[in-house]
Amino acid sequence: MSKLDDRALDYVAKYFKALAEPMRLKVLNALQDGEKNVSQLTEISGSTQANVSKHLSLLAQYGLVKRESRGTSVYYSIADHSVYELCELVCGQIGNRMVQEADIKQIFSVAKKLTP
Amino acid sequence: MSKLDDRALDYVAKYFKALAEPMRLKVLNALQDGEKNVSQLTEISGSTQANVSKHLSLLAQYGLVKRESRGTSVYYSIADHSVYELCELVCGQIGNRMVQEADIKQIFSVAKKLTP
DNA sequence: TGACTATATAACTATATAGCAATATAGTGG
DNA sequence: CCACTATATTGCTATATAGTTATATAGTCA
Repeated sequence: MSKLDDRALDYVAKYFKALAEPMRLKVLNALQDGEKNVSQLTEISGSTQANVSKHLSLLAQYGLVKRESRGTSVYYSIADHSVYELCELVCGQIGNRMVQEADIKQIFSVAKKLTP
Repeated sequence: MSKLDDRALDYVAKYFKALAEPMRLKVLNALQDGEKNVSQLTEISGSTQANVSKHLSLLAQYGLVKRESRGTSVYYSIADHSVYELCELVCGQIGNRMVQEADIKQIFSVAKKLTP
């Protein structure tokens, strides 16, 4: 494979990596019903402000969220709703695969809330 | 958020993580035109047999590829083609975001080959 | 059986990063 | 200006894992 191919694969891989952390998925999930500031997301996520801020920075870097500062607060919102299509596909796949395991099926039913 | 939610997020995150490595994307890409054995994938990927085998094992664990041993060889194939829908969505998002940067646009045009 | 080939696994190193605590930066209102 | 609040950044530790080399396992054929 050529170098360009490898660079493209790197880029796509990094994008998936941005979605590959539970805390970031939690933040994206929390942003589904509209923009929220860092304090609100810190509260919702149950993590520290520093940690949430770092994750938001990464999500913004990959174009998954938009940043807008108003007053002393910074409000984040979903930049591209196709991220929920991604989650829907993944949940569908997991759901199909786990159809025999009742325990996991229950998890899946909750995961679907990511993509209402 | 409840424990179940967190477990679901963990699960979805792990799934994305399986797609978040260039070498694994390369393998999935190579499997697009049909099943291949480990030797072939080792050749195509330019990595070592041990490394490819490890990645294949992980991909199989997450239900992304199917494993079938025939004779002394083991043949892998795409288990669920919705993985290409995921790549298509990601490539589309990257393409939109990078529309101004000619350099990245070129990468993107190659990345699209992942989802013909 | 033994020699050979294909694949998987184990042990290891190096690297990346999630999370935390402390600090810095920036905006607001007195 | 200062005090206060909100967010970002820095330095750190612990953990996960990609890749390598060496070895183990399993199937085939003489």
